[in-house]
Order: sequence, then structure tokens, then C-alpha cells
Amino acid sequence: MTVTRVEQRAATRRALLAEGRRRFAADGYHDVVLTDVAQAVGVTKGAAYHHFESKVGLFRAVVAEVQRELGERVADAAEPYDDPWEQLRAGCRTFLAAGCDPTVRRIVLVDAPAVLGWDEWRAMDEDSSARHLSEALDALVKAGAIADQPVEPLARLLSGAMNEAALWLARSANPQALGQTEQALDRLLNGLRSQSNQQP
Amino acid sequence: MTVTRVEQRAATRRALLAEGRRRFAADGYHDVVLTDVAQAVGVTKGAAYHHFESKVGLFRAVVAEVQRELGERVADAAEPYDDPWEQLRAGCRTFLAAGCDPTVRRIVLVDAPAVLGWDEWRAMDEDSSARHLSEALDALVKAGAIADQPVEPLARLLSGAMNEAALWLARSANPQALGQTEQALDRLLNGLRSQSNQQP
DNA sequence: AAGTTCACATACCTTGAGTATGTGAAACGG
DNA sequence: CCGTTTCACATACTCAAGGTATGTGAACTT
Repeated sequence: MTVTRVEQRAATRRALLAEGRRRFAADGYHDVVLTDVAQAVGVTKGAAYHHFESKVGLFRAVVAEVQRELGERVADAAEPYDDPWEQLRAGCRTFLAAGCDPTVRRIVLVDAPAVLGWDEWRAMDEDSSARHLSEALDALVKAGAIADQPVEPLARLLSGAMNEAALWLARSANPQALGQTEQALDRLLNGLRSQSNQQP
Repeated sequence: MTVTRVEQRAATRRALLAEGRRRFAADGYHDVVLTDVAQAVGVTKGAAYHHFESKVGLFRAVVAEVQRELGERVADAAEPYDDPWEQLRAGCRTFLAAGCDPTVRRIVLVDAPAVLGWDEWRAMDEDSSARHLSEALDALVKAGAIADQPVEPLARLLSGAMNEAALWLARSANPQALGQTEQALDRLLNGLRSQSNQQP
């Protein structure tokens, strides 16, 4: 019952990643101690440093994983629609809901910018979910559905709006809050429509 | 040339606060070492712990100070206008510009949520700048200028939008970015106007 | 079967936050 | 004016945790 090295290596790495993810989400980056993460997985700190160059390195890998999953969920939600407006709305709503997940919330939205620095965080965000937003807006501009304008500032505004709204929603006890936020977001987006194209 | 104790105490506290503010803004919370802050001011770490209960305590005091100044700037910018729409726009524009300040950026927008926790950060934000936003929106709803709706979700969306946009603007080399962001924000806000009230 | 690689374990170092206690000058009471 | 108290710090120490240097045994190679 001997195990190959590549198998073992991959298993350990996955285990460290999973345990780190759990703890980073539950306790926040600062309160997680690497030795404990390793011990919980049945290895020592040395193993963690063999797989990741540092505590930040493990965190970075976790952030990348969570971001990638988030991006996929957003993309999957938008994909079935043909109308770019509906794609945008579906993506936004999925993001709002997903951002309330404690893992996304704590790891990606709260800790990552401070731990990795805003520039790196933004680069990772762009690679995953924020890219979909820019693309959707770009499609709407090209289709003439919204006023011709630079997409980047708009994408940043909307991305930040949804990030913050998700953080807030996760803390809200009001069950209507999600629906109200979606409505408010719809109103804001509606402001972008070309004049001939307004909806009530 | 003997100095009273209250004077001395106040002077030391102010100096620690100022030096901490400089370093937190320049290096980020994690890379600032309390001993160095104290030494730069001509006292030892003991003094810092006498005035603030911890490193986080000093940081919290700095955040509160920066937040308060920011809130005042926003309020001052809005105050001269009578029209609530113009008050909102002026406040938003001032916030966008102020958020690019490295001190606000790093201390308030990047580090504070992770270091103090999102809940405390939000409470402080609400006490200073975000409150003005809610009040402005509330006035617009009551005046019938924008559709009747819960103000809180909308305020969160807009607050997050401007926070993120400010972070992005600070990193943008494009001199037109600020103007483009202001335009995009205007378009979004315009979507809130009551139907009878749309503007080009 | 001998040698090499490598996925870890072990032992150690270092930094920095936090604490416990000391001290001397201002405040205060007589 | 003098003894006492207060307090704004300084000094010396503890401890947790990130990081590093090196050892080791099992898998892989030849």
C-alpha cells in the first residue's frame, strides 16, 4: 500500500489548502497560526513551508482558489442568458449572494486587500470575477444598450458597490435586505440605459 | 520653563498619533513597529502603551482621526449648496478626491477593515462620512426627487462604489480617470431620479 | 543494489507585541 | 515649604509565532 510521491505531495498540499481556507475564513488571517494548520492536517510547519513559501504564500493560494470559484459561479449564472442585460443582472445577483458566504467575505473582501496589498488583490480580482463585469459592460456599450463611455471607471464603481453591499448583507438580520439591494442595484444600472431604452 | 503634566501628556499623545499616522499610511499596519514609532517621537514603547492600550488601540485612534477629517471635508463641500442633488454630488466628488489621499487610502480603506474588523470599521464609517450619504439620500427621498425606497441598501452600494473607485483612482495614471469616474457616478445617480425628473 | 531526490520532521533563531515594575518630577495637602 | 501621592513615562522581561537551517527516511532512478 505504498503511495507515490506525487500523490502524497498533492494530497498534503490540498489538505493544507483546505485547512487554511477553513481557518482563514473562521478566524481571519492574523489569528491563524501556521503550526496549527499543519498539525490539524497531520504534518508539521516544515511541510507548509515546503509547499508554500510563507504564511502569506498559503493565504495567497487560498485567495486565488476562492476567487476562481467565485468567478466561475458568476460566469455560470450569466451564461444561460442571451440578453446581455440579463447576463449582467444575473451575474450581479449571484455575486451579491456569493459575497455573503463567510469564506468569500472574510478571505477575499476583508483580509486579502490588506494582506496581499491592494494592487495584487485587484489583479486577482480582475482575473476572476471583475473581468466578467467589464466584459458585460463592454458588450452593452457595443450593443448600444448603454451610453458610450469608458468601461473601466464604471466597472470599478459597480464592483465596489457589490463588494460593499455583500459585506453589509452578510451582517444584516433583515430578510428583505437582499431583495432591496437587488432593487437598488437595478435602479442604478437602469440609469446607464440609453435614453430611448429606459424601463420603469 | 516647567511644563504641566496635562500639557506634556497631550503633547506626547498628539506626537504618537501623528507619527503613527505617517507610518501607518506609508508602510501599512503590519509593517509598523510600535517601538520605532515611540522612538521617533522621543519616548519609549512604554509611553505608547500608557496612552493607548495596544498597537491596535493606536491604530484605532488614527483611523478615527482620519475618518473624522474626511467626514468634515465631505460635509463642508456639500454645505454651501441648497439643492440636495447638488449637495449629494459635491459630497461624492469630494469623497472621490479625498479617498485618493494615501493616508485615507491605506489606513481607512485598506487596512482598517482587516485590522479592526468590518463591523467596527463600518460603525466608524457610519459615524463620519457614510452618515452624510444616508442623510442626503434620505432628503432626496423625502423631497420626492428619487423613488421612494429603503435608503440603507442604496447608501451601502454607493458608499462601496466610491470607496473602490477612490482606491482605483489613486493607482490610475490616466489624468482623465477622475472626470470619467465622476461622469459614470452621475449616470448611476441619475438612474435614481423619479421618472418626471430625468436629466440628459 | 547503490546512489539520488525529495517530502517532509526537528531544532533553532529572531522579531515584535505585550507586561510588570521601577522612577523622578509634577501635583497636592497640610 | 515640606512630606506625600500621583502619574507619565522608562527599563527589563516574557512569550508567541514566523521564518530558517539542517537532518532523515522512504520513494525514485540507474
